[in-house]
Amino acid sequence: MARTKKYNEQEVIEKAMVLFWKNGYENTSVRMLEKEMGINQFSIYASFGNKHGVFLESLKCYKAKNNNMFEKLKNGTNGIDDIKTFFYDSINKPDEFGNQKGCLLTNTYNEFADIEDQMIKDQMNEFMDNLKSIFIDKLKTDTSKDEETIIKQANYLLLAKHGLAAASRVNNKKEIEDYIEFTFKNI
Amino acid sequence: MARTKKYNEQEVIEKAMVLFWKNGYENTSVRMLEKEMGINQFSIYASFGNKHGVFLESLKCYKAKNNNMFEKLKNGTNGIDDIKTFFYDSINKPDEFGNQKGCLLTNTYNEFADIEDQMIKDQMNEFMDNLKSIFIDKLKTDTSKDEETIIKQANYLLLAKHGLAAASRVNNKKEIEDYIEFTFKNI
DNA sequence: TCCAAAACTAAGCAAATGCTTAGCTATAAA
DNA sequence: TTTATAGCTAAGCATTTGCTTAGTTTTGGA
Repeated sequence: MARTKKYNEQEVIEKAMVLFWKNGYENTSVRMLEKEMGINQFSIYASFGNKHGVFLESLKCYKAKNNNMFEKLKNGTNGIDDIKTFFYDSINKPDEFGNQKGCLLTNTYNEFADIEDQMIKDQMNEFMDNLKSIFIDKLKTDTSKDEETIIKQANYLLLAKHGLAAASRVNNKKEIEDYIEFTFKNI
Repeated sequence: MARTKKYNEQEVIEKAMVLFWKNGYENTSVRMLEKEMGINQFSIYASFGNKHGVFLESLKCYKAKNNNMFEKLKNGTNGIDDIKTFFYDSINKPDEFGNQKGCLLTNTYNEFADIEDQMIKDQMNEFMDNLKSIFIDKLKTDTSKDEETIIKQANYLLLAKHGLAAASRVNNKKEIEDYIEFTFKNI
């Protein structure tokens, strides 16, 4: 054995995540990561392989940080109202990482929309499929709806959530709240 | 006087526009523009000043190309149904420039969301304000609605259009059509 | 106490970025 | 036909990119 690391990998990844969240993947350079994470490039590459590796870990970190919101959604007992609450929660995140705009996952989904990157796509699909099946479960609480309606409504809500995350980068709170209210009027 | 230009500025800007549409601003390099536009870097800088200038002209070109869709929207006489048709039109653009995903303006809106760039912001605001006032005119066709409802619905539709453009980069046609149908269900 | 090995520092690599320039070519006007 | 001048070519500029490496420092276990 020899020296021990001076930094904690989890801690520095959180800082990387904030940077990626703010600037996106392409517009975050390794020099910027170096500064923000507070460790030398050598250490970044030793711990995470390459820039892409840092990004993947940042995505995982983001998911973990937001997990409580999903747990709350899953554990709710008010069907569609839980989804609405989830929409509101997602735009009222605690700003423990500064006032970041939008959702890192949705930003990533957009940035990598036409880039072939299986590892990123896997992360995105896992997230989307998971969210969709939660929506479906919630919608099924209303037993009067048939299967087809439920699928259509789940698709609708998934796109609405995507649009919401996109819009939250540029629109103000009032516009966004109006949007959520109308979104659920249509269900 | 001396030599005349070998290229037509309008023609080469259309080609630049396609590139920016496909890759975004930051991920389009001047070397790529050079290749796609078919002219030397010197000519690009002589005609448009810098990369930013090429981009601004590309935005204007995109707007002009899509102008007929807006004219159709404005000239329609079916109120809210015109807006719905406009939503469908916007995802069924003729693929005269290849199968580009999403909307160049919305992509730009997102890419420049937290970048201070007045010229870009001006272009975006002009577009958004214009669209919003068209929506308001259309909604006013229904004289039973009060002013506040109209403003709220216009905001809602503007966000929905933004979300639609974002989603159209990653979702399939059926999901998108489901989304449009639900969007107009209770308006 | 000592030393192998992991962690660190800082310099440096090739490639790509936006942009410029020196020098040549074509052509509208005299 | 001549010539001034705008257009063009291709090389090159400084800076930034992701990543590597030579050399130094630290430290757990013998």
